[in-house]
Amino acid sequence: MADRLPAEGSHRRRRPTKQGTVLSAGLIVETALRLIREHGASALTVRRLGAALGADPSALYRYFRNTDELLLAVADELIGQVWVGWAASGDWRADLRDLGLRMHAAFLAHPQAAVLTAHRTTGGPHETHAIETIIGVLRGAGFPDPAAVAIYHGFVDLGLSQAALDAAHLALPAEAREAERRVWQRTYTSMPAGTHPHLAATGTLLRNEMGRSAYPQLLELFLDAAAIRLPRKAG
Amino acid sequence: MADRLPAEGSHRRRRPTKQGTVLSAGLIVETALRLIREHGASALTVRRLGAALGADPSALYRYFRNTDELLLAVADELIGQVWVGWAASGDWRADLRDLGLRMHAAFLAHPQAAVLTAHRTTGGPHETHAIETIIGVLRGAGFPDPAAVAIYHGFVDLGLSQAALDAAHLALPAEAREAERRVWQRTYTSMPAGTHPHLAATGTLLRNEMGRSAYPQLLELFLDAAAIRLPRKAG
DNA sequence: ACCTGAACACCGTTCAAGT
DNA sequence: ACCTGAACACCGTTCAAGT
Repeated sequence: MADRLPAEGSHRRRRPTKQGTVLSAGLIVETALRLIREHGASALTVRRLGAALGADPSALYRYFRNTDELLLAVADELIGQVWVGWAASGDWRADLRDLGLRMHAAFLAHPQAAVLTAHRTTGGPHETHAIETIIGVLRGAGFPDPAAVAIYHGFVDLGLSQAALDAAHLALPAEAREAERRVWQRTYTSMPAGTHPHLAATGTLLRNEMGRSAYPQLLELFLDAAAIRLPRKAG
Repeated sequence: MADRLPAEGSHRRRRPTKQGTVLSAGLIVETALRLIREHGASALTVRRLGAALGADPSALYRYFRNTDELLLAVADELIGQVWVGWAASGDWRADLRDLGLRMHAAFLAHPQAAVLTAHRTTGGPHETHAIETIIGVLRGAGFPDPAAVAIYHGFVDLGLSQAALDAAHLALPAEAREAERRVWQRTYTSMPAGTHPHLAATGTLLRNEMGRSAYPQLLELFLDAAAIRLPRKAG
């Protein structure tokens, strides 16, 4: 698919842009992440990215076929950040918990990019490493292959979908996020018991509950369920 | 906030547009949903919506402050579709399973709209009804209020986040979706055992597993965990 | 070989002018 | 009172022209 685009490690000589930048796929991805982080998802436009790099916007099309291909590279880079400084402990449950929370944290550190990428399959090197390692943790723990694969699916989709949900909230413009907060703080804490008895009875509890992520609770529950599928060790 | 915009049921007389349409918030929301459904999320632009309604794009700003406010109305409408034809059975577990699957189905029926709205708190009438009903099912089953509220949170966030994840995949342009399918069908089924032993061993299992949603599995597991928190009935 | 710049076909939103 | 139309400040992408 990408065969006429320069390979990642290509040592081809590149002419600097007018402003002196020597472009590369890696530099473009880094700059894209920084742009999103500093100015929000709406800042990721080819035109602004070109300006931030000191190059004409159209020069980027020599490195990525279109914005979707650039986005997949950003996605793989985000997946890569999950693994920085991680090492397996040998305890599958601790390892999965740690990886789940790291995945969530890495995506929430770049909420705007996470929203755009959490649901993508990149096929890239970091994604490949992630699958290999997680399946390895499960097989190493003694899960039979079909169970390992089913648990892998649930684990990754739970983590990614929750990361995307929480990231989407963080990525809202301040005004919209504040408006949603007010709904939980005010609207749903003052429903008349006549028409909405259950909301009236639990509004305050809801206000506290909905202010945090459901992920830690759901992850723990998932790990409990996975543990049940682990065969007892022989001998 | 929306105090200078016409109320939903306002009987104010409205002049038809040049092309004869009498605008209303409801008609605009319906048309927006249809537009997204027929031509994808990128079709939801003020300009195209205006054209579809037979009105000047700028006329819409008399009904919605901006596109975000329109989106929240679309979100509440989607939530409303979950409840069409639903009635409580009295069995909390069957009711939650049914509602979870309906939520997922309603959002997947409008994948492009779901991606844009699944993470929003609308504060609208359908959302209010949803919270009241779900909390009611849990309290009616005998869950103490703190448990009911925690379970509500996990249930709704699991359903919405999984709906958003699956919808985001369905909402991809055909070309991108096909490319991702190929990654699971080809790339990850042919990894060399030398560098990626675990992927090499489970590639075929993964190919089958990743083609379907993790949600039914996760929902069942969640309901199991919830059941454990239900106090035994006295007497 | 690679970057540039103009061009094309779009956006959301505002506001004075029309009816 | 409500809709219109022009205007403003943007988009992604292509492609012939420059170096």
